[in-house]
Amino acid sequence: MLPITERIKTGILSAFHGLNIDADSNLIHIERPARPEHGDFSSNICLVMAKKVGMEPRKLAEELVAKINSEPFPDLSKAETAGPGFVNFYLENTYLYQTVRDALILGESGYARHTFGNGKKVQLEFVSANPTGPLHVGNGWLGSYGDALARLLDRAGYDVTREYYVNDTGNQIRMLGESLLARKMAKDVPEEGYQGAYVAEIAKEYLGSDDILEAGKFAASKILSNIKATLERIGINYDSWYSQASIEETGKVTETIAELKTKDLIYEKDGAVWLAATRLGDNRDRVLVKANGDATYLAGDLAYHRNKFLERGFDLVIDIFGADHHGQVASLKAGVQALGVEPERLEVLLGQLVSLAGKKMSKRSGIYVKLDELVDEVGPDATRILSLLSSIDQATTLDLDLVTSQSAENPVFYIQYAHARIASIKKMALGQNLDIALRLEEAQKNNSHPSPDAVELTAILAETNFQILDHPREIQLMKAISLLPEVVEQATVDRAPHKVTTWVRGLAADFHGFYHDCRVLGNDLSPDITRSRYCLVEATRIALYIGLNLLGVTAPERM
RNA sequence: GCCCCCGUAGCUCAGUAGGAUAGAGCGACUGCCUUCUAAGCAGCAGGUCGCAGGUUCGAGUCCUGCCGGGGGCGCCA
Repeated sequence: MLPITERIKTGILSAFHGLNIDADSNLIHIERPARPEHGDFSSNICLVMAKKVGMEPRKLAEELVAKINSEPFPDLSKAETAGPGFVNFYLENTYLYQTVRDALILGESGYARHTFGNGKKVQLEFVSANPTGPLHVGNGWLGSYGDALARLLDRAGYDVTREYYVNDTGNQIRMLGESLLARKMAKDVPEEGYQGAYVAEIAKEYLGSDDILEAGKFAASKILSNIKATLERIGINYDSWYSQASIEETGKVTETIAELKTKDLIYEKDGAVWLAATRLGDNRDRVLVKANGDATYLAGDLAYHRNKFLERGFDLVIDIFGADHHGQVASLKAGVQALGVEPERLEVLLGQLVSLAGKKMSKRSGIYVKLDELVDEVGPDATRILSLLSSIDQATTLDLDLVTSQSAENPVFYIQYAHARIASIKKMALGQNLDIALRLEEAQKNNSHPSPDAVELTAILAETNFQILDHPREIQLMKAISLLPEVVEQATVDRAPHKVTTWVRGLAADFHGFYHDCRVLGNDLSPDITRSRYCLVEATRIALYIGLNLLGVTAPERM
């Protein structure tokens, strides 16, 4: 059966059809009213259509409602007009029972999974911090964001590749090498060099020559492996680590510039080679080759993006940068377009910066909090959720002391606690050899996505009397579960994983309320109520697990 | 000067494609553990949605201007 919102849409469309009114289904927006007296769902379609049809919205709504009520679609209780011309829909709870069945049959892997990604190859590049020092919390913020977005895209049916662009060449590596050698020889680290103690630590292990580049590459690779370890601590695993040096060494930069030359977008001035970026929407032209013959960062970045699009064939590339890289977006887009790539295939998402008690975080100034420190203090799950609470358009001011002292109040525990409580019910039910628990467990084991053998599950659920679930807590919980597929879709297209966080907090709240008021196990309860509540609880667990997993947070069995 | 993001409760933030009486958490105060985990539940208090116009049947949401905060506009990366 179609999702309920689709059924409502279809119901509206066919009612309009019955009234001989031509309605565009794209205009029909189904929403969930904030107030229960406005029904389970509502639509403003008559307010939108009134002018076009030449009728008072209220009048139009009345005719539409009469039509809908005369031929109700499945699960509809009644439609009503309200306010200036809203159509409110009141549904039978049966649509919620279907949600519980869906969640149980489709399971963790299948529920709230979408196919609109159509297997498109999408690459997400994120963090990509220079391997010249440890990651700071700002990197962690965008790391959690990028990884959560990758998980969402994957669930939406995209073919996702996570990539880290390793900036292992250029001045900074020389500077790193100089800093390392200075430490090695117990001399002063150059003014512009890397002063951090970690360089001294690496220097102890360095047995190579006095060559600056060799020393720099050694240090960079050491630092990179630390970066990798830090990211793994918070559940971020890349599919690929792409070396900038490899692009230069294989001559891809010169190749890219040559290609741009054939498009007549290159000129020379003041001894440098320029890209006529202005002609492609940038606010100034950009240098690709400096007067001294070195390629600029942009030249390398264009070669890299040429590789992403034209050599590796990604359909969509999403670059996630900190807002401090805003200045390079227009030139990158211009360059990519110059290479013949449709502009909509490159999406650059900017995350506003994380600052520290009002101060800017930077490796150079030495004012920053290491991501590892934060993870040490509050743990991986709390670290991840902290950055996924709000939109990346929101700049964050981090107060480490406050975060640490309040770590027990981190919202992640509230959510995880709900999962742990469910696990506890489940464990007890299995311990008591509760029939429904045992049978569900067994049937789920044999029910694997994407080719579910749902026969047994369907049979179990058919024997379950869901009609008995009508407590307000139960209703609210089922509504929350039913929302997940839409939340996943919306969070994906909006590139907004924090919407999953908002939802999962709500689900946890609804579960805690249910848990408080509705017991699942106990001798004083009828087998019917235990059975149907157990199914509801299990559906909740599945939805919670999916939400937590999308955020990259663990779903503990006990706390 | 130009470009991007933000301004919602004391604090940190949600607020769907413009919808009906703006929501959470933390903090303050008050109740609730003989029963599946009290890391929980319930109640109470807290708001001219930065300001001023505009569009609309309807604006926290869209447009314009201003104020305030953050970031950017290199032959740095």
